[in-house]
Amino acid sequence: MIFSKKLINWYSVNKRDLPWRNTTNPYHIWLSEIILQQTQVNQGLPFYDAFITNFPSVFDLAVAKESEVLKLWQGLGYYSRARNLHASAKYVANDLNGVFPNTYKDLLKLKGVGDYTASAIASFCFNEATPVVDGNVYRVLSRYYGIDTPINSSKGAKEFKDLAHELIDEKQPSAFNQAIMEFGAIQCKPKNPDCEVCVFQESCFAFRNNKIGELPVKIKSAKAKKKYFNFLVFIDESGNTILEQREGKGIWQNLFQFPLVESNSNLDTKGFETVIQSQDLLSGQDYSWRLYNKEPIVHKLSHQHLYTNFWIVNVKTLKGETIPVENIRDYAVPILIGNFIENFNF
DNA sequence: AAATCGGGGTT
DNA sequence: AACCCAGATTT
Repeated sequence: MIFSKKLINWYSVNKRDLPWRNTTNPYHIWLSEIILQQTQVNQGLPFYDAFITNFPSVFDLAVAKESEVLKLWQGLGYYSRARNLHASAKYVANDLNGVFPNTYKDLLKLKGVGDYTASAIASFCFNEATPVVDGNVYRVLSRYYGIDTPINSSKGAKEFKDLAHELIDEKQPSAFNQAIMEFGAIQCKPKNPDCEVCVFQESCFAFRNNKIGELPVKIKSAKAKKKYFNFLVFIDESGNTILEQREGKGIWQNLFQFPLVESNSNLDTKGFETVIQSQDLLSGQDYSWRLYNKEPIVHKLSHQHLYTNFWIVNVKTLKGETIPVENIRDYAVPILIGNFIENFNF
């Protein structure tokens, strides 16, 4: 039996029942695909439900404030997805009268929609035979065909995309694309794949040659750099604190945080005294401070390991823009801050 | 081509 | 600790 036929048969028996599989509404499919970028199904599911509930149509999303969208996205990570999602919703609602682009080529014009996502929407919603190549597809194809080109190289991207294009069932591209991803996600897993019950066992290169553990090949990325973050949690006698909105290019763009001082190493008491005395918003006032955490809280991101201290600083009055602590949960914050807020007794 | 952008889960 | 996830964008 040919590859696609066998795969789709496997899918019809083994597929999970997921909410975005019961619709071809491009708004819903688009939402699900953005949420699922570099995100496992179980992590994305509650966010998908929340977005459908809060923004039932692309118009509802378009008229929302970015702050609302970011708040709903809080905890999911890769926040440019939320900003691009919002910008694209405005584009579809305002420039396209709410009608979603219906071809791969036009879908690519949406911010945050790249090759994978355009292919997914075009095939799932509009039956266009555009192959999806996500992490699952790389793994399935590299093992089955014994391809050792690094999947995260330009050469690999083209090679696997071309192969997927040859394999796709032109008459049912949606089923083929979803099937190959689902097969990679729940059977041809990265570790301990279920080869003993695999319908491709006799014809799989990696299984026949005992190379399951060596495929796919991936170029290793650089190790994460250490950073030292000191958040200044100011509290005045009226129960106000200070949150600032992050700007610029780095992580957590447009999210809120306590005033941040980055240091070159973990600050001790003496080091913090130097920092706090340079805070001009204290301007001569009496203050007292304590370190919330005994050891730095290590927050691991893909490219940075953040060694974090929360310094609690009590003062009589705060100058500048303050917020009442009871409103602090209205702001979109990185989960590192969110966890602190949940655990700290303001 | 390489770096950046999160957070959670598995091994 | 290393690796992975329904990747996209910037450098």
